Amino acid sequence: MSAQPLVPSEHRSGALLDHLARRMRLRSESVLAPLGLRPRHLVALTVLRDGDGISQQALASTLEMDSTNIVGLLNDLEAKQLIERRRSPEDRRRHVVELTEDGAKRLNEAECALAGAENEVLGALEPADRERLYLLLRQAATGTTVICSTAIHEDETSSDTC
Amino acid sequence: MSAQPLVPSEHRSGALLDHLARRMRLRSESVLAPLGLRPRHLVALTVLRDGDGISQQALASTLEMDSTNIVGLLNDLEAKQLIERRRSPEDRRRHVVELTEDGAKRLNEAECALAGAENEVLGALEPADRERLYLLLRQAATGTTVICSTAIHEDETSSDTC
DNA sequence: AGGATCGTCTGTGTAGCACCAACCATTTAT
DNA sequence: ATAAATGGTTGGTGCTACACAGACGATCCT
Repeated sequence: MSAQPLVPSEHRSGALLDHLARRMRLRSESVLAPLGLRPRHLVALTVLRDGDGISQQALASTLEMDSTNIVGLLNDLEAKQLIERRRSPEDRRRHVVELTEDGAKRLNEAECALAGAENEVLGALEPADRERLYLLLRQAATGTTVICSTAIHEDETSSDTC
Repeated sequence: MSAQPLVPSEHRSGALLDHLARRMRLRSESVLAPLGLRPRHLVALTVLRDGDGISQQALASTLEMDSTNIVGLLNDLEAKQLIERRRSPEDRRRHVVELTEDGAKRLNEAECALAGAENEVLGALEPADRERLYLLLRQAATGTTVICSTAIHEDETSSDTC
């Protein structure tokens, strides 16, 4: 076995993403349980926070989930009053999904609660790198560059008992 | 531990990680199918490439999977001759798992094949940012800092593959 | 009026995975 | 030497997430 990597590996993030997401999800489950949330609820809420007031169809496509399964997901969230469905004025077939205040608050609480989990999973990264990672992930997820000032502004409003 | 960050940034990456991993996995499945692989196989192979010659138990703990399920996973991989199980000389109960040459090759092929999927999911990031993301993810996953010179070296030579 | 679309409900099937129990080979402790 | 612990394997059970399909009401667009 000659140790001669003449063909070095491609730098694909897929598997790493998968791996880290799994590790994070495993921890998240137990942390989120007391809040009555599951990891996928959090994903939905996060998406809703970024693009508020979107149709269920749009949500389904962002989440890349079957729309029939979105229904159940939103039912959960609505039962807990974390989101609201209201009919669109333009097209009354459509439901516009919005984060309620409770929803935003709960999301924030959840994120705070996840600090420990993130520490475990992202322990090898120093705070600055974690923030860098966050910004990259967010940009990839939303397709928009996050301007620093915006991020700082968001910081103020969300300063809870973290 | 009561260390409170001066800037209470609840920039939690968990949900984003989850979301992007899912999007990537959905695309990966179809791309990987012709190669006889599934996303989780790729995760295992990736881990194996980094820490070669580890016991199944160690693998189970890195992957954070139940060791009974690792068996099946490795059976798949071994049947395709992408990995080898050989008994450890020090402790003959142990199986040392190693990537075969075929395995390394296949992993590389798979990563090349995933270029398209990654383009779709990480489209909002320019190449330099993708590399940055990769390095951060890798550091988080392996716990080791990837030295830049190494990364750059790998970069040059890897362009001939894809 | 007729057809398409959005959301809802119900049901079916499959995959990933945790968990349990039993078992063999081997190592370590008594 | 015997007992106990450990690494791996096999088989089974059950849960959850999810895709997919069919049917329905409401609404929009011709």
